[in-house]
Amino acid sequence: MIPQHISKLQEKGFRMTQARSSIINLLENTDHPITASSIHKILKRIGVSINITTVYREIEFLLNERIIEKVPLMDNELHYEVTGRPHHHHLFCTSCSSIKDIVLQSEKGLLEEVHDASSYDITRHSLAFFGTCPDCK
Amino acid sequence: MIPQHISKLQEKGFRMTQARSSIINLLENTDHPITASSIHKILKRIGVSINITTVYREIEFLLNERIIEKVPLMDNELHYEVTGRPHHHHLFCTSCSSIKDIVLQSEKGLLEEVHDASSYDITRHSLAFFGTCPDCK
DNA sequence: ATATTAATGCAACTTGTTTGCATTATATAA
DNA sequence: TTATATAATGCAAACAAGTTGCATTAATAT
Ligand SMILES: [Mn+2]
Ligand SMILES: [Mn+2]
Ligand SMILES: [Zn+2]
Ligand SMILES: [Zn+2]
Repeated sequence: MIPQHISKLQEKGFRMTQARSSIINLLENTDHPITASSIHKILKRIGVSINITTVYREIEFLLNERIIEKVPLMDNELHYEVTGRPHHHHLFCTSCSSIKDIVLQSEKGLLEEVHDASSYDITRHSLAFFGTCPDCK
Repeated sequence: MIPQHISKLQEKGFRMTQARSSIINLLENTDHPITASSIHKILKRIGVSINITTVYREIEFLLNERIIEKVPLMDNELHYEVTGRPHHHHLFCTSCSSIKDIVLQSEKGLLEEVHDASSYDITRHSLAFFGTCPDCK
C-alpha cells in the first residue's frame, strides 16, 4: 500500500528480493503485530515459500533498518510491525488472542513523568493492555 | 522477607517444598523481574540445585496462584516478579540490560482513556520503557 | 551478457519450554 | 512414630524458537 519503505531501501543500495518485498508488503498490509512464524505461514499460504531462516534474517535486517519494530506481549514469541504509522500501542484479548492498535492521547504526561522521575534517556516504550475484547464479552 | 505468599499457599493446602519456597524467597528478595534460567542459575549458585523442569513447572504453578506475574520485555525470554508489591512498571537499560522498577503517578488517566476508548474489559497492563540508565550515560 | 556479491536454502546446532513416567518426599492420619 | 496418599520431582526425550556455516542462487551494475 505504502511502498515508501521499499524505495528507501533501494536508495540505500540494498537489493529488493522477493523475500524482502513480500515480507514488507505483508507487514504493510497487516493491521496488527505478527510473529516470525506467522509471517512464514501467511506467505506460504499465498504462494510465497521462503525459508524460515530467511524470515528470521530478514526480520533482523528490517529491525536494523528501522523498517519494523518489536512488540513484546505476554507471549514467548516476539511480534513485529512496520514503523512509520501513527504512534500507538496495543490491546490484547486474552480470550481470542486478537491484537488491536490503540492511539493514546494521554501518554504525553506519562512519558514526561518517566523522564523526570528516572533520569534515564528513554528511546522507546511499549504499552500493552490485556483483557477481553467486545466480541468476546 | 515477607513470607505471606508461603503461608497463603500452605493454607490453601499446597505442599511447601524446597523448590517452591526457595523460588518464592528468591523472587521476594529480588528487586527486578528475572527469567526462568536466571532463577535456575542463582539457586544453583547458592546451593539449591533443582532441575530446570521443576523451575518451569513451579513458575506455571505460581502464575496460576497469582504469586508471580509475567513481565514482557524486548526479549525472547519472559521475566517474572512477585505480586503484592506496590503497583509499578519497568525501565530497561539497553546498554547494561539492567531492569529497574518505576512507580507512575500519572498512569491513572491513561488507564481511564484506554477503558473509555476501547470498550475492552482490561484486566492487566504492562508498561515498559527502554533507554540508557544514569550509570551507562 | 557478464561479473560481483547480497541474499538464500539447507542442515546442523543452540536455547527455551513441555511432557511422560518412574521415583521421592511432604503432609496427614493411624 | 510409622504408614499412607499423592503432590512434587528428576530424568530423558520431544518440541519449538532462533542461529550459524557454507555452498548456491539471483539481484544489481557494468
Ligand atoms: Mn507511546
Ligand atoms: Mn500501571
Ligand atoms: Zn477477543
Ligand atoms: Zn545501564
